[in-house]
Order: sequence, then C-alpha cells, then structure tokens
Amino acid sequence: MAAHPSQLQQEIRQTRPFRSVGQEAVLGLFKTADMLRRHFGKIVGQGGEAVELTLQQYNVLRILRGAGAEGLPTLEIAARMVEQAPGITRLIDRLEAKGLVARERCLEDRRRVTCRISRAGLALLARLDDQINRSDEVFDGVVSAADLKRLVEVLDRMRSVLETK
Amino acid sequence: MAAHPSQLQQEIRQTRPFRSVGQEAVLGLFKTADMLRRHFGKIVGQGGEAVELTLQQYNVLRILRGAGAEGLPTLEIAARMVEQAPGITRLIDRLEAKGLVARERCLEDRRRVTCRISRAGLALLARLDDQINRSDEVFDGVVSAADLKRLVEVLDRMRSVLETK
DNA sequence: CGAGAATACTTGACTAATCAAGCAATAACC
DNA sequence: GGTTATTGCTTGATTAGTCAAGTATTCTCG
Repeated sequence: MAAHPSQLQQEIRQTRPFRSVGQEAVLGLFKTADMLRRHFGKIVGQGGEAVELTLQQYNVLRILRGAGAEGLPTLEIAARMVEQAPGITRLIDRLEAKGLVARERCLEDRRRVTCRISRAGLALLARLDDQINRSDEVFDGVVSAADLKRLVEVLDRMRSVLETK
Repeated sequence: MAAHPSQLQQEIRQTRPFRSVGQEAVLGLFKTADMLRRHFGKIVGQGGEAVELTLQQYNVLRILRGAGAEGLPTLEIAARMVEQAPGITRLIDRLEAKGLVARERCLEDRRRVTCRISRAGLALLARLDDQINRSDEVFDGVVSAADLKRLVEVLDRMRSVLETK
C-alpha cells in the first residue's frame, strides 16, 4: 500500500517513506508553519523605510492594540504571544526605538513596566490590516471551512499533549 | 453559536473571537509548530558537552545520514531541509567545527562542496534516535491515525497554495 | 574558442533569539 | 518590622538567522 511517495516526501526529496503518519504530520507541520511564517513575514517586513517589522514585533503590536489605552505590562504581553518570546524586553526595545510603542513604569507596582501602542503603531497596523486579513483567508477555496475547523481541533489536542512535556 | 472562547483564545488570553476559522487555523498552526520546535529542540539540544544541536543542524545530519557514503553537495542539502535555511554554509561550518560533518571540494565540478556525515555524527544521531522516534509518536492515542492522515493532507494542500505566493 | 550567463557556494554586515545571571520592588511569614 | 521568597523585568554573552554582494567554476552559444 502507498507505493507512491507522498507530497511532503517529494518536497524534501526524501526517498525513503516516513516511519509513521505521526512523523509525517510533525514534519508537515514544521514545513507548513515555516512557509506561513515567511509569507506573513514578508508582509509585515516591507513597511519600507524604518518601519519593517518581524512577525514577533507585529504580534506585540496586535496585542497592544487589543489591550487599548491602558496598555499591558511586559510579561503579560509575553504570555499572550502566539510564539514564545524569551527576549521580550529587547523585542519591545526595538519597537520603542521605532516609536511604535511607549513604556512607562507602573505606579501601583513599580516592578512593572506598562507598554502602550503609539499613534504611529496604530497607523502602521492599520496600513497592514488589509493584507493580513486577506492572508488569513489564503486557504479559502482550497481547504473547506469544515476541514479548517477539524484542523483547529486537532491542533488544539496536539498542544494539550505538548503542554505537559 | 460558539459563545464560549476557543482553546487557542484562552491560551493567548484573547478576549475577542477570531475573525474567521482561517485566522484561527493560521495562529493555531504557528503556536503548535512553535511548541513542537521547542519540544524537539530540547531533545537535540542536550547532547551535553559540545554536541548540542539546533533543530536545523539535526536536520542536516539526518539528511546526510540518509544520503550515505557519497554525501551531498551543500545546496542539495539546503533544498532538502524541512525549514528553509539561507545560512546553510555557516550552519554546516558549525557542524564541521564539531567534527560531525566533513567537507571536500567535488572533483568533477569544483564549484561544489560535498558534505558527508562523520562517524561521530552517526554516533550522535544513533544516541538521539530513540527519543526522537518516541517524540514523533507523541500524538498517538490523542489524535487518531485517521485524523493524522487528514491533517497531513490538509497541510499538503496548504503548502501547495503557499508555494505560488 | 571566447564572451556572457548561470551555478555553487562564501563572506560581511547586521539583526534577532537564547540562556543565565542580576537587580529592584513587592509579598509572605513569623 | 525584618528576613526570605517571589515577581517582573533587564543585561551580558553567545549563537543563530538574514540579506546582499562577491568569487570561482562551469555552461551556452554564436
């Protein structure tokens, strides 16, 4: 059974078959995520001039836009990131240097630093919204809504397993 | 419908619902891949001493083990990587420095550099095999083989879309 | 066979990620 | 109220990733 090589096998020019579906799923996940990262990275990384963002920086701005005027402390941002960011301080340093985020020490708890998105940050996000929203729907027509929903559920279960590891 | 927040929404502490299933799938993919990367990265990154690997370095070694004694030219390795690696030369530099890979100029075409895995490289992979194979099956019991297969297919379709972008 | 294009890397300069250690502010406990 | 622990970052050192430009070798075609 399954004598012909899978699509992924061809993509990475692998002659031997995968050891298991589990392995193929893991590698497929890596490769798909990598391509997606590059796709979205290209969008946020071409603001021209000095307003190029990395995906992580973009994620911070999105989180801060969602948080509104009261802002969020640094580590709360880290906790909300899609991808872990141990270097959150310097990540935000760079956003502050570009004038996209403002920081100030929190008065109630002086250990904390409250971060807020600036007007320039909001403007930049607004400029990117269209392209990003369109890209979020890049799979429409190729993968059905039902399949996407199943995908989301499977990914949820996968992360539950990984959380404990 | 869907009044309660999704698992992913809770994970990233997002109050607003996602704009679409497409968006949720993309973010879920990023987050799952990030967790998987860290999980596998921990395995290959703890060889102790000076034999710690990154996932990318590990991938190169796996490719070279598969290629056998005749080895592979540098850019052919790059083409076979699961995740793109523009810095392939220096990636292999580091493997060579650790004595895990040997390189030599190809005689038929002197532009090429043939890379081969060393005995030490093979030994290192052998030491990691068990843990990696077990991790490839980390989802067994949580995600059915049928679901994994569907996942693989959906990911294949996603990458087909992204290839042209 | 000789000029120009293409291939296969390599290098330099810069940016970003990672881990461990450190420091100041607050909380918890006796 | 004084010590200890915890929290919330910050910094330093190291490693890795990215893009553009450069070099050597081979290929193509008149």
